[in-house]
Amino acid sequence: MAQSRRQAILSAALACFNEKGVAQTTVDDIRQRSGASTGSLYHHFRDKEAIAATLYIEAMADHAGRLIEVLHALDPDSREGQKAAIGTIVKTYGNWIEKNPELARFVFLGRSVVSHPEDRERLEKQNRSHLRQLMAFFEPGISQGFLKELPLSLFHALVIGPAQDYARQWLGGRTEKPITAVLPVLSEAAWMGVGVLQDDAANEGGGPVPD
Amino acid sequence: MAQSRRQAILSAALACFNEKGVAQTTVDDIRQRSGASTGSLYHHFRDKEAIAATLYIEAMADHAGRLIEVLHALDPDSREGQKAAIGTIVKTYGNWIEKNPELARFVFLGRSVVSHPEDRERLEKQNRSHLRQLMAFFEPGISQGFLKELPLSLFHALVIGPAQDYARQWLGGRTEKPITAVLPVLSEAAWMGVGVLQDDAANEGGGPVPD
Amino acid sequence: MAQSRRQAILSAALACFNEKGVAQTTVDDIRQRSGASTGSLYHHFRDKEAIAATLYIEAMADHAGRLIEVLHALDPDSREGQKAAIGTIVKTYGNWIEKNPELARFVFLGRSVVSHPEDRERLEKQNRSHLRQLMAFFEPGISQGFLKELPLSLFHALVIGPAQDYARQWLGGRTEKPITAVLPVLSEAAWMGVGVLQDDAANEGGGPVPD
Amino acid sequence: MAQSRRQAILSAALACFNEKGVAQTTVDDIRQRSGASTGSLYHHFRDKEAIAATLYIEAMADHAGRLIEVLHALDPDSREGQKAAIGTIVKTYGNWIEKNPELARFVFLGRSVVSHPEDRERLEKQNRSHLRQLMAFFEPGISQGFLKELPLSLFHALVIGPAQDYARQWLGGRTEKPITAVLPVLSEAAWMGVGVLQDDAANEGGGPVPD
DNA sequence: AATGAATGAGCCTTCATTCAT
DNA sequence: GATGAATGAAGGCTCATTCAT
Repeated sequence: MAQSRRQAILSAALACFNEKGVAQTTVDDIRQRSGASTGSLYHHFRDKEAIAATLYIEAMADHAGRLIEVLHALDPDSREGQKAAIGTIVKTYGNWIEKNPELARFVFLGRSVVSHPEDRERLEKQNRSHLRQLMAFFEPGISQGFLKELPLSLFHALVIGPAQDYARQWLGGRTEKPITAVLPVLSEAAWMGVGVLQDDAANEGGGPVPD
Repeated sequence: MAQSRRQAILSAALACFNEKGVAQTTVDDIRQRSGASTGSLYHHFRDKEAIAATLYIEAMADHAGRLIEVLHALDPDSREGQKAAIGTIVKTYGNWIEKNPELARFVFLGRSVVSHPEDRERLEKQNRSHLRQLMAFFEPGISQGFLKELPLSLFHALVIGPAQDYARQWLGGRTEKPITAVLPVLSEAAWMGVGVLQDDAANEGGGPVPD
Repeated sequence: MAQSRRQAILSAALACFNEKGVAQTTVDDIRQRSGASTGSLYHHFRDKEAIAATLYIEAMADHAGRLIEVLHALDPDSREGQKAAIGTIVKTYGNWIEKNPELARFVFLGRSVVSHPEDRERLEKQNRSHLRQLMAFFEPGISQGFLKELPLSLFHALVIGPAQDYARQWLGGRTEKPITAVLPVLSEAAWMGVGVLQDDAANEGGGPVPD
Repeated sequence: MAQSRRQAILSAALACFNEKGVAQTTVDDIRQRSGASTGSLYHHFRDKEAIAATLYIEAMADHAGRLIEVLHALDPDSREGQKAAIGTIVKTYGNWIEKNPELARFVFLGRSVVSHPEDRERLEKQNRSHLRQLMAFFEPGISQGFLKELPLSLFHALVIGPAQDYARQWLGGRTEKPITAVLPVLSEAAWMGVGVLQDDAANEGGGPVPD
């Protein structure tokens, strides 16, 4: 039952953090909401910040794991595979957020919740590993001329930027239309941003993006 | 000199907020850095949150004002004017951030710093006003078929999304190339996302985006 | 093996107490250092204080036992026996400390670690018993004029005081020369303080001490 | 009034520390007894430990100051001056304790209350200064043969040891006779321990100490 | 005898805010 | 407008102890 107790703490903390912010959430808030005792809370987590860091790191890992998993089904050596991969990034991102809105909202509060060296280390290691796998997939696409050769940061901005902004709006209640409803548009925009269009590019513009 | 004291407080607070986060910044931090006394601080601002709200609202107003100002030079009734306006939004955004990195960093911490009803009211009124002016500019573009007819949130995501993501990376030190260096790409992507391409779209792809 | 576990706890506690002080030592410190589990710790001792009290009482008993044992070899009815006894007190004291520095250091932390009524009772009974035996030895010395007739507290101060002070300094690292090296001087001083000198002793004993 | 507030805190803390021990005294105990607010308490002192350190250091300074002051009236170059100085050390010590029993009791709790680097530094500097002045006084006594040439630690033990032990007993309620009543005996013992006796001093100084 | 997760009372400290000058 | 000492509510965290296994 230790695991469920730990989960209860994480869930309670997530709800509190999203309601009041990490700093404004007291350990007592989490304690009451989770039903755990103060001592139990500190038995499972180093301190309040460690709970936030755990939520952040596990959320990132969950999303990244999902993405890598889906990418495995695609062929990195074909134009179609590369284009599908770009779409997959956007869609996996959007789907994950729509399925985990609370976690997504929390992640958008900022990575500054991970400030303890130990946690930072873990997060960065995880990020590096994830990034390495992504880059391994797209390298063939670049060398074969399917993708523009762009700085990583710009590539990221063009692919994820629109979806991220939309997600922020949706999570903030500033739009009602779910992300999934706009994923085709966001995916297409991502491809337009980073893909190298073929000769008769006209075909591309309206081309379907495989889901 | 009261004004300069007020400014000193705002500057000190901005630096502190960016270094440690709003919640982690104590009034005493601001007091020490600004050189003001506790009493003086409370003479100029209602409380700590009011300082943050002031920074946020004034930053937003400054950026929005700049944007509206530049848009005034463009013709809302021509394709070129509409395209230039999209580019202008992106560029004004990027330029403002590069010129006001501290303020931008702070704004990215989140609008949740504005929670006092009085401040919220002021911010929302300001936002509505800004939005109204922007929409007034783009309505002709939509009705004349220069721009896709998109939900506002999606329009926002496609135009600002990439630039915002890039800016976050730049402010976070995750890329060294300044935003201004990638503005042409970001502008073009924005236009590809929301503009209606002409028949021979091929011309568009590499077409110059007026600065 | 229960006994060794008990000993392990006592040793670990002694080390912790000397390093951080009794109050600053947590039960967890002792648990970790001893390798015992929390439960086991509470199986062997009533509480943390009982561990400290046990160490204190057993240390006192060990020293007192040694002293009584050595005194048994001396003749209480001769001047030589009395003088040797005074020296023996000082030397047994010094030797014990040099052989049990950790225990000695702990005892010097103060008898206030024994505050539980049950422990206090045990300690006082033990002390009374010890004192009774000592006094039985020295009574003949006083009545036969070998020793000055002094209040017990003053007698104690003159005999043990110098050695105790030297021991504190040595245990505190404030002197390197071992106690055993200065025991002759300390013993002689003790005898000068409490013994009645022969011959022209009159000049010495009652000499005026300028104020 | 700031000074009296500070004094009130010190007095209250002293009483609490002696009643329950430093570790067992809560900040709230001191707050209630002193009448200060929590904030005021932390305005005047870094933390609870700083209060204890202040008491300790100021007590030591007070006693040392008194001693140095009295020594100034003596002649370091005569036998009488040296002998009087030894007596003065013992008597100043005893008088100070009898006049400041609470402070003395507290100091006997141990110097471990001074553990913060900043405080330690201050204490050690003060101790060094005090020691230097004392040694300056006794150097002539040693070089002119009025005092035995002893290691400093042994000198200290012989002079202060008996008085310290007596003081501990008196403060602990284990003897009723005030220290001042036994100061002549203690002073004489100190002189017997460290002074070089005249006349047939040869017999005394190098006399064998039976083991 | 041993284990170690769970408990929860309590403490130290911080910090936003007030107010007399 | 400015000052900074004083206030005290509130929160994060520790740690002795219990108890079911």
